[in-house]
Amino acid sequence: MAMSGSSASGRAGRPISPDTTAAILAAARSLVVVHGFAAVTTAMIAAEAGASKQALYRRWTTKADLVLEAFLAQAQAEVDDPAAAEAGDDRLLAFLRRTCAALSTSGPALRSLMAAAQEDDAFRRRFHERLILPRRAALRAVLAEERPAASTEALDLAVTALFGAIWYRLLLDEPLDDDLARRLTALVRAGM
Amino acid sequence: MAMSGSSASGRAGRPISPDTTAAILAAARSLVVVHGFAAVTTAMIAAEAGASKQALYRRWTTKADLVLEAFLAQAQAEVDDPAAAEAGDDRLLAFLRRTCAALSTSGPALRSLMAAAQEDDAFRRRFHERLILPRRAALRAVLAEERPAASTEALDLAVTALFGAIWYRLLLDEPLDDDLARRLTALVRAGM
Amino acid sequence: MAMSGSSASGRAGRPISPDTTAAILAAARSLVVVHGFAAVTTAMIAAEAGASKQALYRRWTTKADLVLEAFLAQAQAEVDDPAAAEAGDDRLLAFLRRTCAALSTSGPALRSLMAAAQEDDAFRRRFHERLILPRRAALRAVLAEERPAASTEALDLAVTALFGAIWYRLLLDEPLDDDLARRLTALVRAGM
Amino acid sequence: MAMSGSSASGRAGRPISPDTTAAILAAARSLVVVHGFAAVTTAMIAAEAGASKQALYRRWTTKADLVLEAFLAQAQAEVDDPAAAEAGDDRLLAFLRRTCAALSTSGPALRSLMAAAQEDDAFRRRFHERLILPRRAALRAVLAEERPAASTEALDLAVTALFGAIWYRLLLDEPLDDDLARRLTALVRAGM
DNA sequence: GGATAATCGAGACGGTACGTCTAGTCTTGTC
DNA sequence: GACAAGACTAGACGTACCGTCTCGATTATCC
Repeated sequence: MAMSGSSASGRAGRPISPDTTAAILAAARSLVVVHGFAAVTTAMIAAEAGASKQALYRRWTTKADLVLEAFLAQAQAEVDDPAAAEAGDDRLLAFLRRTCAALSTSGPALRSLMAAAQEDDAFRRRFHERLILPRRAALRAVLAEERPAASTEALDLAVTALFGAIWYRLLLDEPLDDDLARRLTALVRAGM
Repeated sequence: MAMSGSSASGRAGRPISPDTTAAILAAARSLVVVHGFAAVTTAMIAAEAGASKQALYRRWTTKADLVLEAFLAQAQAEVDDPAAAEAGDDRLLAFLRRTCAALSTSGPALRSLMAAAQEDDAFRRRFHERLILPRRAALRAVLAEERPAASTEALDLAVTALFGAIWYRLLLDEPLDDDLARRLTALVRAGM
Repeated sequence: MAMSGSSASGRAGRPISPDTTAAILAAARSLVVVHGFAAVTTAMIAAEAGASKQALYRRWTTKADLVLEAFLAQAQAEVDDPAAAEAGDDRLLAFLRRTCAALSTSGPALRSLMAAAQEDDAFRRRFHERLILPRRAALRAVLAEERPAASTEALDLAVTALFGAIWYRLLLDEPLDDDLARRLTALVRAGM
Repeated sequence: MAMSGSSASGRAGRPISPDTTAAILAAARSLVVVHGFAAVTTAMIAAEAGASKQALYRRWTTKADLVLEAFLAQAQAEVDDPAAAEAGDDRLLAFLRRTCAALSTSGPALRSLMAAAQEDDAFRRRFHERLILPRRAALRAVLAEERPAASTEALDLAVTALFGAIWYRLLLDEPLDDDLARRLTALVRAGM
């Protein structure tokens, strides 16, 4: 074992407390789920987390940035279910169904984040990079498995059509049910 | 002849001035195009129009409501081009192309309106009714002409996939070019 | 009478409400008397007055500026007692006694204002002009009546010694009793 | 050098470093002279001294307390000049002149400390004990030498009038020149 | 034409969130 | 246990802007 002293961080001073970070994220999550993004203030999050506002702004640049991270892990975990890799299943359909199901809880928060992304370029880039692109890659992988011969462009177009339709209905408060997932699957499969 | 003046209204008092209405709409349009929705305040719109804030709120319930109307006519006119009904054309493709083209100017404003719809239920309903549904009906008509035998559900699904993909790319600041229009057209045609 | 139209004010728009002004001043006065200057926040004053913080900042540039005005009228009235002009009295002694007596209530606030004047040049000038100079003029008048032959410099020096001593004891939390007033009177009279 | 244990103190652990203490005091002095008390933060002092904030608060209870000590020695030394004890001089006048002269550099800091004393009782007591009382005793000694027969009350009153006038002018940003010192001397001598 | 009523521009109003700032404390790892 | 570094809580600050209300003036209909 090398590395005499000096842990990973290397930086001097009191390190950022993971407990505080976790408490803030949990507070943000629960408050936004209950009251909605716009009704939750940074002061409320800080109070609920037993933290100061400064602790928030030391970690994230803006309220939207914080809430994005608060919902990231959750959003991913609910869709990329490990148990979903069962052979023989219709993996594409299952993916879309889980996506729609996950949106019943985190949907309102994601709508607000998409809204925030419209007025703040810096946040839009983070939102794109940390939420949109990973989700897109996950769906692409499912599609690529199903259609090994499909071109890059064809896969991208299918992803755009599928997520586009889902976001469109989410943002317009129209139902995201299993039927939609089934029909979208059929449409895209036929179109590829 | 009696009935000295008395136009249709019948109400006493000074009537709403159409000039003021037009000035407000024009001011809102130009300011939002230049600075973006969030950076424009109701006070700025009033000042630019030479009007008072009260004049705005006498006509519309919220800033979003006003900006919605400011962009409605423009949005429709640019897409539903009368000269577009030339026989023999690929009308679906032309419709999508004009839609994408129109979004290069009014796109930012529409993004902001979609954002506003996420935090305000009352506005979301107006937005749905006055912008989303008419556009949807227009696209549906084009599709129905092309596929007279298609079922209602099939048409709706195609509309959702097409507008969904376009909104998705618009909201994420990804390019809306002719190529996208062509590929989407192909995908949906194959999938119906 | 001339004056075609246009009443006195001339300015358009809703005028500043004297009621709101009065409510803010009263709230500031009572809160500062009870809790002390430092413990009172602008938000507390606004809430107590049933006003918004913006209403405060529209009228005064800073918390100290507001509290200064809140204590001005009171400070003057308590000292420049109309009944004090009784002939035959020792007017100088009476003036100093009333000054000391008035400081038992408004003293803490004035100490805080003097403190605020140390860190804010703009406020120091206002404090000087609106509180210090008027008080100085009042004391000077009393002295001038007693010593009609005294030179300007002699009067100014006496005023400085008298108010200097009183402020010095006030700021250091030392008692301001009748005895002090009597002794100061004697010292200055002998010294002129 | 050996000397395992420590010298006199007896306490275990690393002793407080006098170098750090001196560096902090010097940093506080120079920063406050340049930027003023309010504009200097504890973090700035620590950084300038190459110390940590904890090193400050290990030695003094508050920022004001630290700055008080930073200016104490200087303030005393400048006034209680050993060379001033020359016989035959007007010692009272010389004392007041040196006092006024010293305030041209340390005056702003002392004003801020007097201000801090208004909002913090604990500090006001320290300020009184460590700065005000010693100065008062020094002036009293000069007066007592001049007037051996004067009563305690008379001496105290003269001190109050002299320092009162000086502080009054200092706090109100009015000039503290030799002329003032001369006139005050005359006033008090005549009044005793 | 005189009374009534609603509009007009201007701008103050209450309410409320934001992000910043600082004081003084606590927690690291090092010496 | 002091040290430098820096995260921590607590909470005030001043700004911003929404949608409403008030003011005096104007412009219409109704009688």
